[in-house]
Amino acid sequence: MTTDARANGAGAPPGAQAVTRALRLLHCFRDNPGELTASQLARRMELSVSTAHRLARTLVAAGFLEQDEHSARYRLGPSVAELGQLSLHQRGMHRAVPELDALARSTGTTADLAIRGGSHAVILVGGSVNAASGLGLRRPLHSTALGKVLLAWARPGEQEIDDLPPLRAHTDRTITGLAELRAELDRVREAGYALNDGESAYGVRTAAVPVLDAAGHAHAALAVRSTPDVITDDRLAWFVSRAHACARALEVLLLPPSQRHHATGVVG
Amino acid sequence: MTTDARANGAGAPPGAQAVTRALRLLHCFRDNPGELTASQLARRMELSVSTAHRLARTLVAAGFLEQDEHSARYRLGPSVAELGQLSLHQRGMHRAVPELDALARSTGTTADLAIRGGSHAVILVGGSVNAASGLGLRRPLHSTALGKVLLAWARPGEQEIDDLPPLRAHTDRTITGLAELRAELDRVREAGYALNDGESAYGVRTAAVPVLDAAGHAHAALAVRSTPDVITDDRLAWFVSRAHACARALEVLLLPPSQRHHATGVVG
DNA sequence: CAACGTTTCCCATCATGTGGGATGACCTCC
DNA sequence: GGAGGTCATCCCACATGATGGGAAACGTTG
Repeated sequence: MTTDARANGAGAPPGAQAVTRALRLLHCFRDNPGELTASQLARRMELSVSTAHRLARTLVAAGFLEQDEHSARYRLGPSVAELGQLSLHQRGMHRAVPELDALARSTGTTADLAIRGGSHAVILVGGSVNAASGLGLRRPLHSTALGKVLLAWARPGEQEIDDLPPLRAHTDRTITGLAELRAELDRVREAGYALNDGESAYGVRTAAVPVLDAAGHAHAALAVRSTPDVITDDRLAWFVSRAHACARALEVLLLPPSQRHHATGVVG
Repeated sequence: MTTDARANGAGAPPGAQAVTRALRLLHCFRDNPGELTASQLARRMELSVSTAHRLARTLVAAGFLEQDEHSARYRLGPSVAELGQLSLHQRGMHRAVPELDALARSTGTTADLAIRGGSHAVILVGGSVNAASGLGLRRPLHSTALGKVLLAWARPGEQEIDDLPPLRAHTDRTITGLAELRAELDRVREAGYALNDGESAYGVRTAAVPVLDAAGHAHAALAVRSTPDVITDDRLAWFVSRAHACARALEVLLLPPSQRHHATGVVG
């Protein structure tokens, strides 16, 4: 049944179908208002109810889901939040919070820090004047400033831009052609920053810069976001320079994985 | 490693062995300095190298792990951080951050917010004067103030205290007897707060209060933590009242799951 | 009351994951 | 520089464990 077996390259499960399904099940909660019934899950994943149910139960047993007492609906469990926080710590992301807050406050923008997550930019830390940050959201690569930065300074081994999902248009300014995107990335690399001027939604202007690792690849991307009224053409350079300064600070704070250590404080 | 094998509430693994193993594999990174080789994982899980390797590859494909280019070691991947942030949002936890910061600053303590995660308290949000919070850490239930609160106002359906792992002693003050623990929980319920006075480590004193849901069960636990010099006997009541005030505020902010909605802002 | 849409359990089938072993690359310590 | 160790990675025959159909039990709605 389902998905062809071989095709080793990118799309096919290497050898664990049950696991892949379970993880896809978790990802279902990404696009969703929090709670799902077992049969909703089954439908959404095109699986038999039995299987979806069994997978969900297994995930509950491991704490990756939890089930509401009355409605019997599932939601993301404690283990997810726990491992998420742990992951942020291991990446040193918690050290970025005060920096982002300062950047957001001093520029009057919303500041976001994102990493590459497959074919998306995943916003992990947000500092904001009005706390409306996009924490935990995943954004397209081709239509956001964060994404362009992550593409322009992509790590080797990351998905190439030819393998990206189709470049969907969100506004009439969205870049939808591969050649066009490639040219834009060249421009971004040369300028040292990326701009999103109404390409993901009208009335939003974002500037993003890379947080580079020792090899010169993007460890993360840092963006300041507001409206064209705030980020005007003549003040753009200033916003970019502020972002660059913050990014340089983050390059020190976000040490490469090998140099990190586990912070085991006594808590109670 | 990982305590006893089948620690789910019912008994035997419900019906998905590969999935359970994969999730246990993720949990391996909890107790660990960030990066693990495939064979380390195999040893730690008492599995064949083949299986551990295949599971790890599957997890990488789904973004739950990532593999270092050179060392070939595994670490937690973007999906984990992403879903973690998402989970925090769906629980409304991001709204707790400013409250905790204010509490920590105004009391000069470290403030932590934790939820029940099986047989542990999982610290999800931390506000701190010196940013040394225990974000993402999992703490025992019997030897911490947070844990006592989560036990005292436990939700029905949660693991009973008889089913907890053995009550390990961390100091000579740690409660290690079930009867003793039960009596302590009665005291906690009556007083409305729990205390940890050197029971998890010497020189640490913590007071915790519950964040209750509509049914009167603990949605989360809130703690202020410092040294006995700061949280003195005669100032304890004041700390507790400040924590209670913060907890009441959080009870409004942390809405029950059914009333939450997905915040879909435009980000770029 | 009947007709749904659920969750949950059981079970025969066979696809699926399993671990042993082989290979080659990379160390470090003689 | 060779030897012994560790390591990641791949292959394959086997049987274990995951699969989906079906049915029972439940709650809700018309």
